[in-house]
Amino acid sequence: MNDAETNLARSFSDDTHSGFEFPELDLSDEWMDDDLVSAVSGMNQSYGYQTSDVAAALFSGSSSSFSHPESQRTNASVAATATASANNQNKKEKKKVKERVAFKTRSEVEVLDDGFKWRKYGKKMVKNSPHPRNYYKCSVDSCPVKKRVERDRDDPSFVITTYEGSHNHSSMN
DNA sequence: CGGCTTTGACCAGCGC
DNA sequence: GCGCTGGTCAAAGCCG
Repeated sequence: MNDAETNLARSFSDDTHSGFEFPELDLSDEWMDDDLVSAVSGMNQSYGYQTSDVAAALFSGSSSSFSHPESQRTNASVAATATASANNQNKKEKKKVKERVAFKTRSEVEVLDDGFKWRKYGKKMVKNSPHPRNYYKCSVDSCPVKKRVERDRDDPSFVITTYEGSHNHSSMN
């Protein structure tokens, strides 16, 4: 386990789960079954998010190559995992798990500007967290990308963002 | 007036 | 089969 993974594991270890999982995101098996493409540690934080960098890197499928020079001086812990699961019916082929990317950012606000425009379509209280989870869709027509955003259960200063799918267009900046 | 958020309802999957 | 939980829909309201 590299530093990022260790960090991640520590961050997400939970009383109901042990190990490297995202208990609050219901990402357990399928998430881990697939290849853990990458765990990225380090990224700008505060409110000048450079999330677009991460997002772009991840969406382009080269998450493992994400290494921003700036990310050296970081205080945010960002972990990313991409699940490209087209066909892993080796196990039990759950649902259509597309491409999922989750990362945890230290931020006060949950709507990080990642270069895309999002339309909120739902909000839910989740069981293991006192904080609601918000659901967003990319507002670009015919773009299937969704994301959900929630705060870390025991460290509300962190925001967990999970992207699902990949954009069929470039960012709208 | 158009686009977005809000919010409750609805639905589907899963475990018991 | 039932209840719980997570995910989505859609009507209504808000805001620029």
